[in-house]
Amino acid sequence: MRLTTKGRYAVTAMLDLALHSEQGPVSLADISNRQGISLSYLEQLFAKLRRQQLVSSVRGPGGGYRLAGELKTISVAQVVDAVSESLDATRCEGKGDCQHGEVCLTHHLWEDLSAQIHRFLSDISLADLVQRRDIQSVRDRQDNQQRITAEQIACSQI
Amino acid sequence: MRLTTKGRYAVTAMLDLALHSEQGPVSLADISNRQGISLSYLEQLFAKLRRQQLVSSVRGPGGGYRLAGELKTISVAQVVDAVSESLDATRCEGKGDCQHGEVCLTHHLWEDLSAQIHRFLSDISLADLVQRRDIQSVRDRQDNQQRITAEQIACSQI
DNA sequence: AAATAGTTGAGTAAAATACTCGGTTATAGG
DNA sequence: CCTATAACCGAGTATTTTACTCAACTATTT
Repeated sequence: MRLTTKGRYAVTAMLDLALHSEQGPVSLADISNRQGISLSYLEQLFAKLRRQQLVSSVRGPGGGYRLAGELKTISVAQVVDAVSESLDATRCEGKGDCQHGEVCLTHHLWEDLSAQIHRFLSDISLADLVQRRDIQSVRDRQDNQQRITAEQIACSQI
Repeated sequence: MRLTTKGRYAVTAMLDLALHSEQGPVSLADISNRQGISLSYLEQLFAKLRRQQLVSSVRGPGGGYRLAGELKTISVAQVVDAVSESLDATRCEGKGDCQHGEVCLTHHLWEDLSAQIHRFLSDISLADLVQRRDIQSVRDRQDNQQRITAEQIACSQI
């Protein structure tokens, strides 16, 4: 399990989806505006999330993405794994062929750590995140900002 | 705390140092041979490790690096932190200015995770690693391979 | 028919990673 | 003093990943 900003983007986007999916599917354009992630990048991330069946899509006007399952059945670990495709060739990542076809010195240490991180993130579901107070306050701020921006755009177009 | 192969290289090198520091300082050339890490890359890593006072250096013939402290006082977390210089601009890494000067949705989540990983790696000292059975077996294999290679070189030069 | 929004692919700039190269300085041993 | 060793230092570079742009196409709604 690799931990980069890519996985963080994916979790942030999925959480935004969870927070706004009450009134139908959520478009990537909305997520892009709220979370400050580029639309095209989101498209790439969601292509992977869809392939892993974490989200389902609705095409056409009013369309967007929906969570494929219950909030509490989707873990942060699943989301990170979906976009990380960590079967890469980085030494000590897959099988133990780190050094001349044998395990390297710290192979098992990193295996332990990986398991630890995975366990931590597997225990956190989107449902858990949605209930966090710090996330709710950020959500409120973002929703207000969005409303203000939308009004400003509306005003400037008169 | 970021977790990349860079930190893994550093921990592997420090562990090699720990395993071979009984008979005086260990040269980077030796570590490079045993662990398959390029010499110049090791130089860069050890420059940082020295700046963080995790190792001390001895110049000249027979010189090399020594651990600056006791085995059990050096944690894996310290080593990873020394080479990671993670005061980078990656969103949600330093202060909470992830999005328009405010914290982003998952800021606190990643803070929690970071603390978790840091705690895990802080509890593991080089002394702990040296005692691990899996590491001792890899060490034996590597030491033997090195001896064989050294003999082959000696033979080929006759 | 037109607008919306997902889907796909190719290409690209910036950053991080993992090096290489070419030197210098300090020091031990002859 | 000379020479070999090995740390030190800075610049440069190939590869990969990240994060993103652009352009087209398809499905669906109104």
